[in-house]
Amino acid sequence: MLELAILGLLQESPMHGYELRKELTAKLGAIRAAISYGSLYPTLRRLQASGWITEAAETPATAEEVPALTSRRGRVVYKITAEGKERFAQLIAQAGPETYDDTGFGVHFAFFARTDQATRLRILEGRRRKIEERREGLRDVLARAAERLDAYTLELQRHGLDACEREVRWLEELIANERSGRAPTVPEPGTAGGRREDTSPPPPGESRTERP
Amino acid sequence: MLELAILGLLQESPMHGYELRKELTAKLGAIRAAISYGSLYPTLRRLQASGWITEAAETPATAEEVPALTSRRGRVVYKITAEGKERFAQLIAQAGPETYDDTGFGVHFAFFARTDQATRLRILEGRRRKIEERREGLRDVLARAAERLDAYTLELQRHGLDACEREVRWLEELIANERSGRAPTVPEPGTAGGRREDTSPPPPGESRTERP
DNA sequence: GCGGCGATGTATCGGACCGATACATCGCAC
DNA sequence: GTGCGATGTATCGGTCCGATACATCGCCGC
Repeated sequence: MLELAILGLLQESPMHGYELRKELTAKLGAIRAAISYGSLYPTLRRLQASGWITEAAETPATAEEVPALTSRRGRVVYKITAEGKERFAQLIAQAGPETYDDTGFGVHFAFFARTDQATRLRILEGRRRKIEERREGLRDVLARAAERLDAYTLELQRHGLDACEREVRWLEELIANERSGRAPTVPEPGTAGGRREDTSPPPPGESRTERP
Repeated sequence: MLELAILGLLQESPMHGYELRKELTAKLGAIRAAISYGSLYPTLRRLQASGWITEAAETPATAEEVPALTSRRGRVVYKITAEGKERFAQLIAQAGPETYDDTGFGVHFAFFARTDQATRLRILEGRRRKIEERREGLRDVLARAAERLDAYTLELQRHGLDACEREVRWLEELIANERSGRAPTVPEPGTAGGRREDTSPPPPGESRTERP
């Protein structure tokens, strides 16, 4: 999952580790707390070894002013390669079981702007199915094993069930929008009256396909 | 976390691995999908090595009927020890940072019936604080970096923000109930009208202590 | 009666990711 | 001029997961 997220972000622009982590946190903040360096750096190394990314030279110009006072270990900027872009496209399109768990779905969703509509639909429906299963499991427990469980455990189940129902409804909306070819859940008509931008492309971006 | 959950469950009754997993899944179904055997068995081994649990003899009576046809590798029943109970009490009472992440909080909450009120309150408030921080982070991104992000990413943030707000409200309710000495979100109006507040367990039954 | 097959049951292995930790540099406030 | 928080790279041990392997039990169809 980290691999996918990194390739996705580097596709937007080259970055060094620290920056990558910040962007990752901003983009996936709704999903996971913050990526750990203990995952990030080894993954970068792995990606580099596989040839999906390369180290880019830091200091584009105006460098050389302080050439080699200390050994200068500073920032290492990573850049995606052509193979990396291919890899990203492949990862984003293929959906395994891990695509539908909380983290996997979140990462895929975060890059929906770079995903074709058929895949988006497939992923949304797969996720819905998975959440529906979880929901049924919780309902079963609440219906059949309620007397075995204490009030706190039951409350936890209820809260979880509620979250499932809510997410299914959210997904339904997204699926409906997707089928009608509109952007996700039109922001709001009322808020911030002077909202220019009228949701520029029906589905966002997506003109990004191979224009080198 | 697994350690805590296992000790908690074995406190209710001895179990073998498979059963443990099922109970774990029922109790924590709202939190995590299903515990993996790849975590469960090594953890059991670790707990046993530490002396918190022991293997109990299977086949309480009426055994011996089929003594040793095959080498009989069947079920291994685990049982909590006195030290294990102490360990559980210690783990349940002390709250580190991991107590407030999704999984940690869920496990602690699932055993609130075995947790004293002061600790319950402390954990609920710690969790609320953490979710409030996540919420603020999401609001910041939505307010300050909205134009940098595509419509799907924004939708993800909105959904996450909504979930945060909802959970904070849920926690507020639980905290209020806790302070007033009532059980969580009154289960049913029909059950147990006369509620003795100050007596040890205002919450649920919990008469399950030591009945061999 | 017997053959398959799904549920029950124990177990290991490689890999992903986390949390703690270490260490070095930069800018700036005091 | 110095401390200190932000920036920045990196490793290590540990937890947990997913895939896999394998053995037994009960029951159903034939």
